[in-house]
Amino acid sequence: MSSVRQIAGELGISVATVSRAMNQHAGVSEETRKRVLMAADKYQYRPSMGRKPTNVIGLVYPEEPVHSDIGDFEAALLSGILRGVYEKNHDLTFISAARDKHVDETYTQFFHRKGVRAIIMRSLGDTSLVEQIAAEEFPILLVADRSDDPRVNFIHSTSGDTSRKAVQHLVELGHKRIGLAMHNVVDTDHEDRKAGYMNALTEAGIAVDADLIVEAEANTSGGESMLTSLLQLDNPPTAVYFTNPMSTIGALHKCLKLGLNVPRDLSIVGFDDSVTRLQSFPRYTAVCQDAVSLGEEAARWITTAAQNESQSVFREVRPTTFEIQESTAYPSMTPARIDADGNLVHTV
Amino acid sequence: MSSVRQIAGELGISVATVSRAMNQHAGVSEETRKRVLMAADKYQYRPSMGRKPTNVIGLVYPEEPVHSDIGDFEAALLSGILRGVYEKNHDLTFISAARDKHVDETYTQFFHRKGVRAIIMRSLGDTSLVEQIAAEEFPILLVADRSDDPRVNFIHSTSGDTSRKAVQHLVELGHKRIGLAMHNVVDTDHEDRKAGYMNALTEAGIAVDADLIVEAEANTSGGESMLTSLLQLDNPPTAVYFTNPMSTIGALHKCLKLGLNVPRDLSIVGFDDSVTRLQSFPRYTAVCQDAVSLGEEAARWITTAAQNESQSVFREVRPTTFEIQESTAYPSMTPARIDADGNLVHTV
DNA sequence: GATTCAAAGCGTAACAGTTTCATTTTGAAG
DNA sequence: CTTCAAAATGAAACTGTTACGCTTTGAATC
Repeated sequence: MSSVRQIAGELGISVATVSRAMNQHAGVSEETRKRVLMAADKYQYRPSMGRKPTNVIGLVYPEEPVHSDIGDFEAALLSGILRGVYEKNHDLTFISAARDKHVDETYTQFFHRKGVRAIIMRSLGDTSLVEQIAAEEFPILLVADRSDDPRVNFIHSTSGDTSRKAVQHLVELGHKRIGLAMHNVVDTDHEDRKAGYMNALTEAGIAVDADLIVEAEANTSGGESMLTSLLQLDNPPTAVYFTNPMSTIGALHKCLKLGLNVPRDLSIVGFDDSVTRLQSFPRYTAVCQDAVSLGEEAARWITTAAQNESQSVFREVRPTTFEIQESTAYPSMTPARIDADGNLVHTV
Repeated sequence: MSSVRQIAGELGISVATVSRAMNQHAGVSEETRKRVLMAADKYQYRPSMGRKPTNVIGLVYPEEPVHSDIGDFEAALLSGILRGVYEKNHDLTFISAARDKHVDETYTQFFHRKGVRAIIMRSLGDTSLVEQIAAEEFPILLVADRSDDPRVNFIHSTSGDTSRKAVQHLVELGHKRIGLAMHNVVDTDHEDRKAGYMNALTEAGIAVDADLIVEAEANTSGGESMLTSLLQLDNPPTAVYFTNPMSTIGALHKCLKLGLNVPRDLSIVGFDDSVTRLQSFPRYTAVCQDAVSLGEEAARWITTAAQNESQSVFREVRPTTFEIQESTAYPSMTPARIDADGNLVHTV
């Protein structure tokens, strides 16, 4: 195995020049650089030590190995993060703290050992890890969640206000019994959506009915089951707000199977992270957040934070938008419900 | 800024011990390790040089920055890769060859500089880059594509045979005019699917009609437009095979909009990378590949290849499966088509 | 109880690459 | 021809790692 010294000796130049040439540093003539690189190739030179790759951002998930498949939101977020990171000439690497961190190591030591300069972190509800890392003053950005800890940087979307607007829209159409179908894992975003729902009802003078609030997993079968249980109520809702894209899709699918016409028999407001609302039948009215640009913005901030040491706390809250599509209309005169046999009936 | 020597001096031990302690190497007592790590934390020690993080697999995409959003297939593949890589105690990092590689550098030099030991590569049709890297004998695995170059390792799914089976299924149901709706970007997988379609028709003694083969982008609007142009033919198909999940979804969506009943008025066979076929209305009959396990297997192989130097060529071809769901049936007696005004009509 | 022996723990010194700073070279302006 | 600044380079100092050898420890064996 060859070393910089051998190559330097071979070419009759100094090790410093070889090192500079290998690392694309300035101060080496183009001709010397080529000679060095060719010699390195010829002697199969492999740096055995060398500076750690710089400009690397770590992406940390709370659980390892990534146990569930990467969903719609995660994929869109990752797209954005990658784009932002590339734009700023950084690389992105997945880090598994759960697997690789030694107990006695501080997080800062761990990340330095892994060769990352800063961290983008996803937290599924539990922000204690982020807070711990932020306390060490290692550059970290929590994405798509928030924390009360004053040291934690985060960027997320608020869907509380837009959720209120969405439910108001239903109220204005004349709906009085409006269901809420939520994710059964509590995080701040879903809390906000629930709060928005409550506020809209309270403002409209409509009492909140606990029966109309259901929870399930954030996937299509969760959506189906939530729709089913809502429609099995004696006094079913005429409109439902699904706070998650996949459950919205599942619910719409279930409606098609039941032969229930959306929006004539039931109005549905959904949630969308990307463009799912436009790819369903019917296209659904939704509270929309742009996960791609959330990721992009996160990457842009963390890359600059990785370079300028002391940065002030960053807390960006991005608005969500409310977009009316084809899944909401005036309430049905004869609200649909599912009877004991699982059949669709219309109440009078 | 402190160094290993300062810490060693402070604790009255040697630099070797400090170095070993910092890198979780054996040969250091637990007590000494703790003292070192605490001192390192106290003096804010940051290794300025140090060994590059080992056990890192690079993920390379042909185009940079990842210009399109990460789609269904890419997300599923990435899930699998991550899981496989984690399982083998490696890390995964995104590498941008287009952006960072210096022209005079060999790929091997470039990857060493980036600190990656092996590469998983996606190629969208053009395999010349993989071949070039494989020629340097750098460990690389092409995933979800293949190459004729005898040095290239690859893992992919064959959908040719299963596509033939899918079209045979339609033939057996009685269909004679069967459309093919393809991705307009040529890669080996889509070539195979087309070949399977052709074979099935030829075997059944049905002449291939070029009018029935259409191409568009692999997304929902591509699916819609392909369906539309097929149904606008004077002699429209009674069944169509869509070789891509998103275009299948787009076509099904378009059918719902047109009021065209699938499978009564038109049979549709689609393609699925994960579980999309079960989340549509109706659930669609599909040629299915498991992108997650493809990624897992890819990660497992490349991690072992990254360690044992000379490995024999690896070429795994995974079967796809054909799954009958609700979108295929006997051909309609009155095939549907779209007239000049864009309305649905039934031919007699 | 003495002996043996292997493993664990640690230090010295050699080694790998990088970077600072001084020196030389180059090239263009005066 | 001189001057001077920028570019290119080298010597030496510096960073972190590792091979190898020494010491200690503790348990098995005689």
